[in-house]
Amino acid sequence: MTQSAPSRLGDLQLKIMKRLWEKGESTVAEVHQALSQEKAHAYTTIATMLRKMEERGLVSHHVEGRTFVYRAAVREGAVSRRMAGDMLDRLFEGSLADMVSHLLTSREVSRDELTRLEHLIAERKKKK
Amino acid sequence: MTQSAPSRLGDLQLKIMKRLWEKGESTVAEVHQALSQEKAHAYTTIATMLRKMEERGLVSHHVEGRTFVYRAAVREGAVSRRMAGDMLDRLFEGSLADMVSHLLTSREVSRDELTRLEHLIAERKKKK
DNA sequence: GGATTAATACTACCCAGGTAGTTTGGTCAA
DNA sequence: TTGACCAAACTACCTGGGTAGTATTAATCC
Repeated sequence: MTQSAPSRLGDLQLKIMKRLWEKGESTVAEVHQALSQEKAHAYTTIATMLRKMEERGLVSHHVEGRTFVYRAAVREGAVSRRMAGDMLDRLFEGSLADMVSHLLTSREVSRDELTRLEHLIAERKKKK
Repeated sequence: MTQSAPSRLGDLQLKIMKRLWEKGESTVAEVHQALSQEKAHAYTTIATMLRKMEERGLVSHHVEGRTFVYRAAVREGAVSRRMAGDMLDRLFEGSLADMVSHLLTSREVSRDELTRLEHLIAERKKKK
C-alpha cells in the first residue's frame, strides 16, 4: 500500500477496485462473477484489466495453486480523496462551497444527509 | 445550447470551455494565446481540439472573414453539475455527505468556506 | 503579379481504458 | 496417456483525448 493514489480511474477499474476493497482479495473469476451481475464482461477482459492495473501499481497478486489472487495496492480513502479533490480543483477551483452549491441544486438530498452535513461542518468548525 | 452536458471532459477540453464560457466567443488564436500562459501548446493542437469538440457538440463556430469564431454549445452550470454528479455517483454512491466528509479531512477549508457551507445547508433545509 | 502570411484542413501519432479472441501450458479424470 | 478443462499469456483492435507536422488556400503587401 505504498503506491500513491491516482487521480483518475476508469469505470471498470474503479469497479474492480471496489470489489477488492470490499473483499480484501479476489481471484479473476470472483471479480468477473461479481461485476457480471451488473453488466456482462468477458472473463479475459477482467483478467487483462487486472494485469494492466498491476503494471500501474493499483493492485498486486500472489499465486495460489495456479490461480492469481489479487488485492488492492492503494487504499480506498486515498483514491476517493485524490479523485474528488482533482475534480474539485478542475471544476470549482478548489471551492468546496461552490461544488456543494451546484450539487444541492441538481440533486435530491435527503433531510438525513443534510443533517449529517450540518454536523460535519460544525465539527470541523470547532476544530479550527 | 441544446446539447446535453457530457459527464466527462479532458483537461484541455475543460480549459478551452472555461475560456469560452468566460469570454463568450473566441478565435483559435485567442484560445491558444490564453492557454499558453499556463502551458505551451501548438496552435494546431488547439485548432484540432476545437474541431473535435465541435463534432461532439461541445462548441459551435461561425466564420468572420476567414477566421472561425467559437462559442460554447453547452452551459457551464450543466457541465459542472453533470461532471460533479457523475463523480459523486461513481465514488460515493451518491452520498454528498460522504464526499464532503472525505474532502474535509484532506483539504484546507477556510472558515469562510465553512460558513458559506452552513448557510447553503440551512437554506436547503428550510425549503424542504 | 508574385511572395509572404495566416488561417483552416488533413493526416498521423501516442497513450490509456476497454474489449475480447487465440494460444499455451498445466491438471485431472477416464 | 490422452483428452477436456481451466487459468494465464499474448495479441489485436476500437475509442477518445492530446499532440503536432504538413498541405492547402486565400488575402494582402510589395
